[in-house]
Amino acid sequence: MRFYTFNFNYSSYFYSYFLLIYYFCTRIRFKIYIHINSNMELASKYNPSEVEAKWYQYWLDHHLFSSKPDDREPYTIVIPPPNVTGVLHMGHMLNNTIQDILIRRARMEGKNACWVAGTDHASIATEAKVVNKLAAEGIKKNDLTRDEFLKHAWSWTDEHGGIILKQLRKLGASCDWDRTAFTMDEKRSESVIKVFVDLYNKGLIYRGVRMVNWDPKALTALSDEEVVYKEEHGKLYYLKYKIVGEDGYAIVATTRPETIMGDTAMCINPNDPKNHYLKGKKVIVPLVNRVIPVIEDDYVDIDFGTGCLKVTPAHDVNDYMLGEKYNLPIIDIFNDNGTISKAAGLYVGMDRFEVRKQIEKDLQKADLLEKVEAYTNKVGFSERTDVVIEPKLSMQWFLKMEHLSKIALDPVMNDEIKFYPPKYKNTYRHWLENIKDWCISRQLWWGHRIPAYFLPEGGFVVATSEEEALIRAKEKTGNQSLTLDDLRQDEDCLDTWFSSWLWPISLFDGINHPGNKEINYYYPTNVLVTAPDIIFFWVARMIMAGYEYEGKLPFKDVYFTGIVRDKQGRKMSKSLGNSPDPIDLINQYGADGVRMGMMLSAPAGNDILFDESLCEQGRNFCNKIWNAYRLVSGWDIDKNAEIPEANCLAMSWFESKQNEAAIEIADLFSKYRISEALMAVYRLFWDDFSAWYLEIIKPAYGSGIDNDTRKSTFHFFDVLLHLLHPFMPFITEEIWQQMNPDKADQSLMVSQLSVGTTIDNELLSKFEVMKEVISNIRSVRKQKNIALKESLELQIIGQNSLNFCNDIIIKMCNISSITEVSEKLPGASLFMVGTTEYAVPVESKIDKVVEIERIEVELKHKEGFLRGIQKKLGNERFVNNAPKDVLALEYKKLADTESIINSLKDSISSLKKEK
RNA sequence: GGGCGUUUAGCUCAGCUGGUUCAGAGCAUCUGCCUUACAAGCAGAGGGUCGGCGGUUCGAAUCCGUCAACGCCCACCA
Repeated sequence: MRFYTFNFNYSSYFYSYFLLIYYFCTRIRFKIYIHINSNMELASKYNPSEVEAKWYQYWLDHHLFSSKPDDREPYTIVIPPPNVTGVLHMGHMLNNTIQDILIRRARMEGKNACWVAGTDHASIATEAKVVNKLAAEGIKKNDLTRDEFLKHAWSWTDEHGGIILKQLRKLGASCDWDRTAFTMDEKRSESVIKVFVDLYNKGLIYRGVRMVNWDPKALTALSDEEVVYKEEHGKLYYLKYKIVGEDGYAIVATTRPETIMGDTAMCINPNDPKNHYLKGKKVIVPLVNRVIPVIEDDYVDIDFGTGCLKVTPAHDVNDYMLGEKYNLPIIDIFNDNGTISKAAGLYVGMDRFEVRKQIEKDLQKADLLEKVEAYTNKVGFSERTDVVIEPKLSMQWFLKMEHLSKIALDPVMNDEIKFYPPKYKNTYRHWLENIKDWCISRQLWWGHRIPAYFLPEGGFVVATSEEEALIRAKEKTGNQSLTLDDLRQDEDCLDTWFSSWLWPISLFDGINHPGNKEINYYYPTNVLVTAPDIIFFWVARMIMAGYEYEGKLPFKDVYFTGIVRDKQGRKMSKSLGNSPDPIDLINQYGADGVRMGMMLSAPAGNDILFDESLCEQGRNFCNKIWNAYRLVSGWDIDKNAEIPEANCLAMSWFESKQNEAAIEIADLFSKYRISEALMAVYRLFWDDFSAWYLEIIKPAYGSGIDNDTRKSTFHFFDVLLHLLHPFMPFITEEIWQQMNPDKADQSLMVSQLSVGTTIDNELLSKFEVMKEVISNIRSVRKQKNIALKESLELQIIGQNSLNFCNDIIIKMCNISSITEVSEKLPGASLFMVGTTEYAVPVESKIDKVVEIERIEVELKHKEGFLRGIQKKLGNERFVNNAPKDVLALEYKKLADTESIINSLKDSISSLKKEK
């Protein structure tokens, strides 16, 4: 211990300041001196930053993360690949902490644990980033050739790619980095193309013009899953369509007046009496002045608006359906970027939302706008670019889903693949049962280019390579003089998820080399840990691909994590700016602390409300572990010392306690109740080990410890480190290494978790009684303000059933002696009445009247309880209907309660006698 | 509009096939303590009509019905 001294310039100003500070320091007991070194040579605060980098490097250097097929049982997890150019956010943090816990636990259970890392090329997201970056440099994507653009994209990827994987290392992720894959690397690309060709050959992939979700910013089609619907407060416009040859108007309500240029019909419900007068008529589109027919279809909702629907087949899915049914012309009034096209005739070149504002004014001017109402409806936005989706007719590639959804449904419904929590089974089923064909083509360059090659005379062939395509082309056309130059590969690339859905297979190269050693060994993987928002994008599709290409499930279990939210329940996101930087948190609390903070409130499937104070709790726990280690590591062995009785008892108690906890923890792990497992370890370490076991066995200051106690304690600590390691890998490794100087080049992370099975239940419950007694004695001390320093004499009135732990009580409560007496002797400082579970220690100087009152309250409560039991047992229907064991229990309760009541009554009379 | 889920202590959540491991845990709070491992700590204490109502049952936090609040997913009502 060292004191810091300060030199002050005693000017009056500073001096008064000093006094003030001094005053506060004393008030809040701020320690002006700090510990530099204890006599144990370890700082009293655990310092994670020093430790973490060291051990991560050690694990890497010793190749402890890497896995190869061998005789052991495999345990495989494939990482949900983060976007290659992304940075770590709280969702990753949660998700990867869970995976690391599971994989480390499996590794310590002796399994061949393999956690495969990798990144996703994230077609649309990455392309958008590259386009933005180029735009900032004044380069337009359109001015570049495909190859030039891809060059930029690759250099962007090389620059930013892998940052996130580096960040995962700070978290302690024990991925086999040698296996790190990328959805666009050679093997994965080859797999994707092979699968495309295969599905095409099976007739599951087709090309056609369909109404798709068009992203006018990214200029590409999207799948239905990439559209997010948000509530928008807009307007409902009532437009006047003049009836041809009459004076009247038909009124149409629409949210999108700008689409009138694409109107090719008006539709009413044939059963709508109020619009009967429109039957067979023609109307004039406002401003455009096009004459369109009034058609009838019961699709139209009579009660919405006026019951008249404007039909714009090019820009609405339902209108398109009507257009097909009634053979209406299709006028596409939008360019790809959402501006008005020439076909519209009006407002050409203007943005769609500008036109909406303008057309409102123009309609008003022309007196063709009946009224405008406020209206709230759901509008689809692009998940990636956040612009309003435009339904658009275009030529795209689709994957038929009927067969694939069929093979993916049953395994989940019958729990061949288990969902945690199971509530997502419903969601899953609903989606699969209503699935539509998957639009897999994207008008993007960053991705797997569709392996279709167009022929000069029309038509196309699909092949895994240009060479193969040429052969196919020659076959198909009979034209042997075709060359590669005659073939034109489709410009589109594939949806990102078309590569992700193969992930568990392609990581082990199962598509390119079916039945290879790796895929046979590692597949199916054990568990997928992912967020529920990609259940359709990814989970369902992996299951499809798993059955289609490996003939079996891709993973046995799916653990759905919650979504990380802030304290107000808002989803943590970059745009809201409410997400702490995980790396900052790690720097502040240590990786172990943050991991624990995440896990403390992360039950499966429930959203987690992240609160930084949880990391603080994690950090505090690290410190607790650290200090427990400081204690035991500082012990000197006293060779002559015998094992104290108290230690024997504590040791056999803790052994049972630890075994019991270990079994519970294993059970919780098997159910993926990871935060509960952590809590169980936490309590075992903090309450049982530190607060009870260590306090009982720790030798008095200055004295050594007997060899046996020390040995057992180190053993217990070792088991605790094993239990803790999956959650807190760094601090446990640090301590384990310090405790095992003889095990050079070894590591806790690969050492086996072995737990005993002995559980002495009788001892456990006796110990609980003892704890209660000790707690009661402390309570008396507290109530009576008797400092622990003051040694007390304890008299037991009647038989002392806690004889077996006298030593412990003496030590923990600073008791000078325990004597058994028939009635209270004068001079005792403390006595106890009753000697069973209900022992109550009473300090001699206290007010007996108060104590009697206290016991009487309890007596009353017990008597009420007794009446309840008696009433129950007096009820014939209960006695006749209740199962035997319940009945027996009830009788036991009766007997126990009666005995307690007697004991309480004795206490009262003995107190009264005393008075 | 359809479907699913949640509601238990101030906060976050356990509580399985109804019955003493049923009213729990952690955190927070309050009160003492700088007690030679740890003030990032120790010891003690106080918090709940299990969302409301009704039903089934000898017995309900637990099963059923209903209402309310919140959340999520899906859906083509302009």
